[in-house]
Amino acid sequence: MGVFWSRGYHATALPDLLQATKLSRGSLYAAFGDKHSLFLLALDRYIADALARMDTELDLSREPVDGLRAYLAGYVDRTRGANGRRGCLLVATAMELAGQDAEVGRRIASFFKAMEVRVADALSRAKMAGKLADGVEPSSAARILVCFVEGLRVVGKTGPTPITSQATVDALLDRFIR
Amino acid sequence: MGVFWSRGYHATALPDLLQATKLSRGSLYAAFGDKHSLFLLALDRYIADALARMDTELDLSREPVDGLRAYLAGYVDRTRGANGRRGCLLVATAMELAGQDAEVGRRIASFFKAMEVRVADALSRAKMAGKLADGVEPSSAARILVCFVEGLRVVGKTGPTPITSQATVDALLDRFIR
DNA sequence: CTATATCTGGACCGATCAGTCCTTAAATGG
DNA sequence: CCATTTAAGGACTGATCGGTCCAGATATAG
Repeated sequence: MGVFWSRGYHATALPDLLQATKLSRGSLYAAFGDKHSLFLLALDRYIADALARMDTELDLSREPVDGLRAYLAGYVDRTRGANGRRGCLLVATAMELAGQDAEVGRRIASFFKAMEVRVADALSRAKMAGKLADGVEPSSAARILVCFVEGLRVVGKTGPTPITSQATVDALLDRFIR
Repeated sequence: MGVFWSRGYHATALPDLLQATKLSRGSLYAAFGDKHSLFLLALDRYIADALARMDTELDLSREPVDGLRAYLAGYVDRTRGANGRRGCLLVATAMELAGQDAEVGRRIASFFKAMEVRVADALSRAKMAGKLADGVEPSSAARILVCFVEGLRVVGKTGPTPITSQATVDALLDRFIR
């Protein structure tokens, strides 16, 4: 997974995968089929990890606003320095393959949907607790947050924004919570 | 430019470029040097186009809020259907190359910076006109908007979001303007 | 200890990559 | 109308791509 993550699909050559898996060509093809299948497996794992992390961050037993703060803080962290430069396998894959590879496209779309649902859920719990600013609608606010964090991963590729990104996140969240 | 735009750098092969430029191999190399130089030229043109468009959308003589609306509406339009699936050369390049190619990285970083400056300028003009909501700071709000619109291009690759994206944009802008 | 089954490593394959170079066609100057 | 210069076209190169396949090592069973 790490190799695809660092380099993207097209730029990852078989030798990279062999070195990463410590397998030989024959064994790798016996185990995974081909490069595309292996990539799909890596992508699935990345997605599963991301959703699992969200589920702990936005844990139901937790204060929803705290959960959202933790969720966003995670993105800030992943946008910092080397993590930022490595980028996000999902965003990179969305841009590189989602338009042409249907299997990949479906996975990316369903991930964004799942992410949006989780955020919307946390927001509506926050709303019920009276923590949301007036006029904030959970579902559209969730769409905003999803776009925003994915955009963070994009701009994070270039400028190692050390503390500004945290400040930006705080400024955004302040527009939504009371 | 269009070929790189549709397929990305690595996935664009010389034959694609030959067909697009209607040049032969020899002529193309004589005119542009190599694939990388040609790509840089295409990227520069894409950036120049984007900034020029922003400058008309956020025209100084215009009402700044109207300008911001036009600017965001442009992104909504570019996220729709076929445009959305084609994606954004800048975002795709940021994810594919910015981390490893210094020349590209600098261009992407300076573009995001330039974009942020323009949005911040429009926002501060709006603030002076008393059109901004309380507590909205132009510079951090500009960073938020830049991240958001780039995120729009990412999620726009998957779900052809017909009217929802416009609604999302409206919901976001409503948090910032009075 | 031998025979069989399994698995691994890497030689090998055609295709295609970016890039070069030389022949040939076109354009220009006299 | 011819000579010279310029530019274009496409055959060609070495490297590398993803993928196959077989020889040899290893493990297991009798």
